[in-house]
Amino acid sequence: MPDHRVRRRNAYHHGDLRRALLDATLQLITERGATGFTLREVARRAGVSHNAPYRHFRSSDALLAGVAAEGFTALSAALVRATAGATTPLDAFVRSGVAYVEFALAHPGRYRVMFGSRLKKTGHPTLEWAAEQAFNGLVTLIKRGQETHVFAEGDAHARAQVAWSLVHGLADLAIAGQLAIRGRRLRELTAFARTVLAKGLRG
Amino acid sequence: MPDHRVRRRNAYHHGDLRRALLDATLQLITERGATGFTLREVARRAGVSHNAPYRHFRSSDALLAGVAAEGFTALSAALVRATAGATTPLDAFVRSGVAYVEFALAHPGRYRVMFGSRLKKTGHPTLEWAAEQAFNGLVTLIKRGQETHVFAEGDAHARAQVAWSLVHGLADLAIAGQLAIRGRRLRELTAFARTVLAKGLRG
DNA sequence: ACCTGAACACCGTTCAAGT
DNA sequence: ACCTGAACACCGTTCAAGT
Repeated sequence: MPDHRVRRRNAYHHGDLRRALLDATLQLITERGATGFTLREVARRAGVSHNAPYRHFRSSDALLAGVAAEGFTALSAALVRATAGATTPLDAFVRSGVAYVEFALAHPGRYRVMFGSRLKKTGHPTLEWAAEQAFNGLVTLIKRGQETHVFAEGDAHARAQVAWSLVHGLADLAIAGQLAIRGRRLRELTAFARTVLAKGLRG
Repeated sequence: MPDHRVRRRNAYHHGDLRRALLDATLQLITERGATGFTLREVARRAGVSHNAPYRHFRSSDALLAGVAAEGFTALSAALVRATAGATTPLDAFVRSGVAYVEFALAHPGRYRVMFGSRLKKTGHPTLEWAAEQAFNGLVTLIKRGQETHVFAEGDAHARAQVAWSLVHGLADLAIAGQLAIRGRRLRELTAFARTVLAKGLRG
């Protein structure tokens, strides 16, 4: 007697189509950039018909939002790794900034999807939550600096927003090609920027 | 439903179709955002067939590059206006930062086109030149601050890049909805950010 | 439950043809 | 010289139908 379950799996089930779609989207974005994404091409790469994705995502944007959410989780992890070896709160502050810009430049397509205007954050709670987690890590860094008197007292949230804006600006301008530098020189500029900011935040 | 089409003056001449296309593109982007642009909709609004634009622009991207170039010129003008009434180099520095973010938030679609990944700067020399002009204004501000000993000596270009990154980051995160603030509170955050940075840049 | 093919209303771009 | 209509190869999304 033939195993209908396996046959049916091959005929109808993809194993984990949701995961396959997220992976194919990330791969496509990596190859062609944030604007090179199309739902139909993703379906082709996943080996399913062009409307099969709708079983797992409400729309093309929902799929992108899924990739963006996982991007924020990956970014958070990268920042945690970068600060793990830091000797002082100031060192952690500088290192996390450099790691942030490096993450963006290593995955420019994904980064642009994360902050692209295409995604209205409202309506994608998972994405919103993941972005908040990443930001909270930065707030913690600022608070740690304040506790050890490296930074002056005051609204940690506002200071974290300023610090975030600085590295996001560096990353986004670099991706746009406006800074005309990459690699080592960009890392140096980021470390310099972060040091200047730390000095401005001193008590 | 409003009819956006413009009545043609006669069968062949539009007067200045190039200008009409740039205007229609800006209007469309203002209404629907940077991603809402399509060449065919622009042609419809200009009252010409969907391929008439190719007489004036090599591609859809070339039209967007034209709008972006004019955007950089408008941004430069806004920054000049903002610093005109400044009392000190430090005041000028803070004012230009606030004006920068206000420009971006007043024209989010246009701003995103100016820095969007869709435009490779190479191949659009007019755009490249206009962007450079805007940046040069900022370098001048930094140098003026150094001459009057408000800022420490050192690479003015790098310092301008850091200052630019800060306001670009604030503007872009605000447009993305990540800062969750707008208007007066965003202006205050920008002024605060710029003041913190100025302190960091002090001698 | 999950996936498909056909269909609809769009795109950007090209090209021969019209004035 | 400037513009048009038709055509091509794409899109995202919807829907009835198949297993």
